[in-house]
Amino acid sequence: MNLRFTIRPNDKLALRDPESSELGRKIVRQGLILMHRIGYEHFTFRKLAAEIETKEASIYRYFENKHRFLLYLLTWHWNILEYTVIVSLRNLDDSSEKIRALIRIVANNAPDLDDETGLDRNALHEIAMAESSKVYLIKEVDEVNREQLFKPYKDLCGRIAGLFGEYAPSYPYPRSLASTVLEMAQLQPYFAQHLPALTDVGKDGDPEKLISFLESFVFSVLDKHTSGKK
Amino acid sequence: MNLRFTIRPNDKLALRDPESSELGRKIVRQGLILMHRIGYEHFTFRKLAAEIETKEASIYRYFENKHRFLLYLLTWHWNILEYTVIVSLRNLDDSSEKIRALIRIVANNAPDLDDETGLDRNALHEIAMAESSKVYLIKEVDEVNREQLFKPYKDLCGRIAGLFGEYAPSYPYPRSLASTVLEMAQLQPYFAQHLPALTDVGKDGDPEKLISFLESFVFSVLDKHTSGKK
DNA sequence: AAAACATGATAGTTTTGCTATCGAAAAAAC
DNA sequence: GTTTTTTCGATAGCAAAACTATCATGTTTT
Repeated sequence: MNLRFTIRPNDKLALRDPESSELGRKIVRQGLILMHRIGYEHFTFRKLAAEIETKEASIYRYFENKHRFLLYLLTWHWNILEYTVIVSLRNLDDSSEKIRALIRIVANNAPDLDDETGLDRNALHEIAMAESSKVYLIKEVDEVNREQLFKPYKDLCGRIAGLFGEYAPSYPYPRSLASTVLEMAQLQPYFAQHLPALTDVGKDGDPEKLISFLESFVFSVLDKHTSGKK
Repeated sequence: MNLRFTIRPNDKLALRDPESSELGRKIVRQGLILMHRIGYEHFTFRKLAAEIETKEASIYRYFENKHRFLLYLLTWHWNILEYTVIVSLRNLDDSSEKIRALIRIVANNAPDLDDETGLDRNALHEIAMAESSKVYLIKEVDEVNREQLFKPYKDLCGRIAGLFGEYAPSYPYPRSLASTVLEMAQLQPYFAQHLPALTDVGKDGDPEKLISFLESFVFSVLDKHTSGKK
């Protein structure tokens, strides 16, 4: 079976569609790798232009600035995540199984679906881990939000909240729990790698502890609001 | 009773102690307010110098760069938080009461202790909310950590984890739970203000929902690991 | 063949981030 | 109570970042 992503980042994100030209694709693919290597703060269009042997001005024809570029990358990430969730939970009936599968996906411990994006999926995941909060922790957050640019993240969060609601309809904080799971699935491994005093999930890249941690608090809190479902 | 903070930010954080001079104090007090107003990205020493009618170079004599300056502010925040926790839990015996009190403190719903720092506590809290992750989500995180500059945050997290361990000694993820509580106590209100689709805690500044959300998942998960304690 | 568009090449602006120097004034040491 | 050190103001300057503008050239579309 050949699944194809048709979901594309919002038009407003890029000045012109990077998937429509060789240069555009190169900017995205190589830009992803460069940002992964040197980090958002050190990333500049000038450096990217030098790497892919083009000019700074050419990149500015595709993206207004590096913040939009990061948001473009994260939009891919969120779309791929949500798509993976949809496909992976398709054949599951049991709510608790669905939640378990979901947690594996957000903890980056589910097999990647085949895609033809040509994106470095590992780099994309690590960028999401280290840089994603920088797209919304800014003074301009409300304007960006008004342009609907966080919709993919909100949709993903909403879908997860929906699963929680299915499992425990009376739980009053499904969306907060969903954003907590999403954020912690990123942050706990980052802490494990760099600030191990802040976590117990282990730096050895072993995702089982992370999954166990996430499952433990998700099911504990949801089970309190189900009558003998467990 | 007149409690006095003697805890001071790490020496390495500032080039010279800002509390030792009029200018230094002005940099910190007014810098806090300016960063709160325009956000970390737009904050520059040049702008701060203009506001307090001094020169850029003079500020550089106190702080290497704005990242260190933010870290200095957050160190105050974490120290004040931990101190508040220590003082507020002093007279509590019951572990569950301690945790409840702790959650109120991190949710910014406990009365501020008197201090003589002269810092705008509200601005400090909002900076912690919106900017704190920017101090550790950087490529240089390991170097900064080696300088012990995250110690106050780690200590705070460790103390909270200790309380969880006291309540439920067999729970295997006390530190992850502590960092989750700390991070979500910041992030959920931010979402409520700017991205309400990601939360249920309500934007009306009402902290009761946040407290209820945090308590719900902390006690749910910990109670699973206590034998009939609840 | 003409019109439309994409890119390269070059240049230039403003802001940021930071360093250096020098003299005057204020504080500390003697 | 004056020397010595420290602090700060004042000015300068530089390299990089974050853009914008223009024009020519090549490449597609029509």
